[in-house]
Amino acid sequence: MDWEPGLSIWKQIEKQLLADISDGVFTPGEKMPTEMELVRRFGVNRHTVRRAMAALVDSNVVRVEQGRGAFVQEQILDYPLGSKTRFSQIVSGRHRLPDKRLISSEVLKANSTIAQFLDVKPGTRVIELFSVSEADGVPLAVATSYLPAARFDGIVEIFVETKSLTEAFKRFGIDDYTRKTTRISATLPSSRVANLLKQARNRPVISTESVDVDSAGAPIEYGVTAFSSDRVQLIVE
Amino acid sequence: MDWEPGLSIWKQIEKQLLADISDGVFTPGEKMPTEMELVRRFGVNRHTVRRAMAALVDSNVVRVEQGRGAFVQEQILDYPLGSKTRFSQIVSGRHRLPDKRLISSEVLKANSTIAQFLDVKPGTRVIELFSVSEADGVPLAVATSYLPAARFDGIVEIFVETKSLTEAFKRFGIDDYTRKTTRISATLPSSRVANLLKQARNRPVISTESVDVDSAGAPIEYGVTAFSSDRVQLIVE
DNA sequence: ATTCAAAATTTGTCTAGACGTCTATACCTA
DNA sequence: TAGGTATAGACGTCTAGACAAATTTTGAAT
Repeated sequence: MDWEPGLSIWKQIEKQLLADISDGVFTPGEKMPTEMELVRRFGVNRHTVRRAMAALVDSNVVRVEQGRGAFVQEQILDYPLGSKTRFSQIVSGRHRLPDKRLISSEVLKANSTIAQFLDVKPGTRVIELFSVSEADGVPLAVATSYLPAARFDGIVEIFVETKSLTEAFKRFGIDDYTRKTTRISATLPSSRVANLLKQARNRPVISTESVDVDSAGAPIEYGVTAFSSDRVQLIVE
Repeated sequence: MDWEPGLSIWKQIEKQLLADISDGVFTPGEKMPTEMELVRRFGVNRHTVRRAMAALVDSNVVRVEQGRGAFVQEQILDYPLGSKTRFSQIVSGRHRLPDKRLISSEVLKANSTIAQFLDVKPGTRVIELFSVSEADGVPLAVATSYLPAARFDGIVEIFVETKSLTEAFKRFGIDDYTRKTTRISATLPSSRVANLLKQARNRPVISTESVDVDSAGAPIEYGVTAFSSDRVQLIVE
């Protein structure tokens, strides 16, 4: 690499990296060479590379995680928290491909918390769904959902097939449902959640706890969702 | 200075400097020791001081000028450019003390530009007012105003007394007036203007050219104002 | 006194190296 | 197999020094 005079080298490196990102050489989410690789590529000192990266971090183009590396900052998805928000609609609306993969499911007896939210007696059989929501293959959230088993027997297969709870509910005659309550908090993810989100354990997640009710007001789902705070921004309206 | 463990030294320096600024050790506009002075004060390497200063610059607390030094960033005043904006109202609204000092005044014959804007014949006698507007003693702008002499005979004394054109106009029966046009540009100040603004000649000023009209639509003032771009930000609504 | 050029100041950039902290991975042990 | 440990990899901080660029000061010449 040869440097043009009049513009500091670190700015030229910043410019080049920015161009690479625009050109898709480095794709959002992962990639970006290590500092030492950039040192070799540009033939400058590590500090010079760091100066350029600092500028990119400052302008929110890349995100750096100590010990891991630098990552092209994904476009943060605005996720409106309305009473009728549907994951797939929101993602599709941003011209990104939504996907919701089921990780595991089982039937268990409701503890007092679950029973309370689903308005059933403790010990009632409920279906637990553990799933990952993705956009363009990038995980945005992991969700644990609880549904009353008696009402939704066989919903797991439908969910796996349609990859959408909204669709699955329709097969059970629920064409419309509403978010009743949402509680929001920020925590650090468990290693399992961090793994599924493909994010560092020291990056926080936004946790929401919500209950969906059918048009009659009966609870049909109680769920806890962990959003990657690097990729999703909740919008409360 | 002794460093507490767990927090990087540059962050502690940043914190200390921030505290100094809050405490008024370094006052807005001028001051701030040089890098080498800070090096001696904190007993660290120059780069460490620079890292701290960079953070302060980033958070807009300090402004650095190569070859000159670092300056505590004055609070930038948002100056809305509405048709009824009054300097003293804006400054008072920010809980700062407005002042408008007359530097010089004279009566001269209008050249074609002035005549055009004031809608009078070239050669008509006009009053020229040259004044400095300040907030809390800090100069924000210098203004050159032209008023038709025939209509506003004796306004200079009133202006000096009330330090406000708005007030002076009132004495002439003008309770309400409106900004008609405003043209905005950015230039480097003349040495005289830079001096009055107490700012460096290589720091730009925002220049506005405006015409005020009375409620009947007759021009009462044509003025050119140079705002210190470091201290004022024009807001167009 | 003014002007012009040189010198001194002050901040900006780049290089070099050392060590700390955090993360991921491989390996070893129970 | 599970869990802890050691190690390597990667970013974070700090020091040291040199030179460049911009500004201010100094001083000499006119």
